[in-house]
Amino acid sequence: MSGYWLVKSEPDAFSWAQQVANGVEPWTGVRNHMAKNNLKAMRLGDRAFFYHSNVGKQIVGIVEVVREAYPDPTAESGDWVCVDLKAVRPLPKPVTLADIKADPGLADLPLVRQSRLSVMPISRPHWDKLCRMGGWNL
DNA sequence: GCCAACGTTGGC
DNA sequence: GCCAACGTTGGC
Repeated sequence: MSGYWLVKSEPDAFSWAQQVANGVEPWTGVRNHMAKNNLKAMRLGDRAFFYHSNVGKQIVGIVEVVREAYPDPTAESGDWVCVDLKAVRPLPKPVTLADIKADPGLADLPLVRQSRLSVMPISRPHWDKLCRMGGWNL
């Protein structure tokens, strides 16, 4: 059984376009314990939505976990981890935060409830729903 | 161990 | 640019 996630990035710092250009990218810089625990729970082949925070505020693409958690080279302390993510494909139609908030069925998404969490799990039903909102017929 | 001060994230 | 949420730091 595979897992589903959502990861956030400010496009000014690291964008979906850069993710696509790079292919595989280490997801570094997470400095929050809850987010770290989520990174450690990711398994090879898990999928994640790539969300642009601040600028855009929308889910723009899907990435796949191609390397499970290992020490984050950008952390001096060695207490933090990162994973490697590979661009899979863009959403035909980005799903905006406004779209998500307008849907009562998505009110309990961590994206809505814990706006500051940068790595969060997504349930299978929510994943499917968001994919449909993104333009895929499942 | 409590809590006020402060810094950061992220939406608006 | 402002502010709410919330994690972290530091004094006691």
